[in-house]
Amino acid sequence: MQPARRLYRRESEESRRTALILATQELVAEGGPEAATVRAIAERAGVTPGLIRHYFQSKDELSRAAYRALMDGMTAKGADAIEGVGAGPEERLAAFIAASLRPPVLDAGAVVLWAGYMHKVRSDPDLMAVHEASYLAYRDTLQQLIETLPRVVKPGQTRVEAIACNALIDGLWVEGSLLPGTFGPGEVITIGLSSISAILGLNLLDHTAMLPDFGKTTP
Amino acid sequence: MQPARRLYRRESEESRRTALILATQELVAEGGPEAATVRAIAERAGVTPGLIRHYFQSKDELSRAAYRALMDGMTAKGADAIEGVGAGPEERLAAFIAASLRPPVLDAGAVVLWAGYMHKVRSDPDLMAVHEASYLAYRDTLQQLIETLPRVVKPGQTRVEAIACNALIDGLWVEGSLLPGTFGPGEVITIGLSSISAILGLNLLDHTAMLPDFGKTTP
DNA sequence: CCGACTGTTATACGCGCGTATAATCGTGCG
DNA sequence: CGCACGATTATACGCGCGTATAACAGTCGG
Repeated sequence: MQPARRLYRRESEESRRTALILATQELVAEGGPEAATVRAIAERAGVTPGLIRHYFQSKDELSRAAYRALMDGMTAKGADAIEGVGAGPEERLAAFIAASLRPPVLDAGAVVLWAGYMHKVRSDPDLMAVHEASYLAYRDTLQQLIETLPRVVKPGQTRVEAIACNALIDGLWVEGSLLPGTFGPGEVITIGLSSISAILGLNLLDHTAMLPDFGKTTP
Repeated sequence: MQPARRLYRRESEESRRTALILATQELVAEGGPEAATVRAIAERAGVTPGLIRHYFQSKDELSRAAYRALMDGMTAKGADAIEGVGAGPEERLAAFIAASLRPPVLDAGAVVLWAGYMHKVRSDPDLMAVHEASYLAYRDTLQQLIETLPRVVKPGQTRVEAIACNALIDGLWVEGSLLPGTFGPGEVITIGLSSISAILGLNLLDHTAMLPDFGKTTP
């Protein structure tokens, strides 16, 4: 007697692709790149391995799509953070910074996922372009927020400041995600805001009244 | 007729172990974790695959050793940088920072290597301990350098400052290594020194006369 | 309601992986 | 000088990988 053939439902191309991409991201985040095999991805997405090749020319193409989705998602979350907030320049900048240093952006899985793709980014010009575009877009948003601040600046100053603030946020993002027990709740945000305040010569901690999950941990 | 058996020389346990560890690091740096197979490692180290199991219980143990060596090497380079420099607190701090933002520490291979081990660090308590110790050692050196600066500080202030400076250096290290074309020569060091100056409330750029490969790019 | 289209599953292939173990030979010691 | 020890090589095994392809079945227009 033959075992019953697996039942299935047809679904849209988009939902299949996103399910496969999501499964890939989850597996890389949990177990590193080598855990994201076609069989594991298919199982997580609720399909059989062969279907991956129906929607992606190769596993590598699926990997690239997953990386693109990761980067797009992270920049989108940054843009969201300054969407629903007031018009004050300091307030908007503080909200943008805080959003990058709080879950779901501040997350060990996200860091592992990002790190897992790093060598592919270096070796694949296509992914390198995605990385560079994403990095520069984030930095550019940061720079525009900085330029709206009520200050007098020298030419070229805001570019350097944006690079520094970006690096500071990146570093806090990595260490805050990897060693969460080393910092108190909200401490990473506080450190980010105070340090960037020092770099820019202002005080962002006075503009955090509206931030979620914040206030109880600030002095 | 049989092909000739490969000739070989006996070598010390230490030289074999370091050769295997170095080969592993190089391969991960060049092609990511999946490029460091036992066969590729053995070839790079000039031995046959079986020998790996003679010196390491498993490939995983070799991987752990390679990660430990990476972290030890990076902290050692930081310590070296403040070894041969003068006694001025600002000068020593500036030398320490600059050393982390210049080759061989600022290097794409090093970043890819570091990133390639990230998920193992998360899942292996032994490696997590190595990471945490290495991170805290670096941060502690930074904090001690900051505490010798001629300033009046509030209690707990230097810890927060060390965390921020560490994060800033980490972020500049990653982006400066991954996108070297985006920054001018020495610009990463300049940005690091000026930003940390702002965080600490002093001017480190006046204490960089002795730094190698520096001076021509500062304003 | 039925047939064709195609999304989906099932199965197989070859390769390279980490590992295990036996054969070999360089070398230091008596 | 020779012999025994063990560092090193050689070979093989089984598994899981990515991929290719044929068989099947859900679905939709007529």
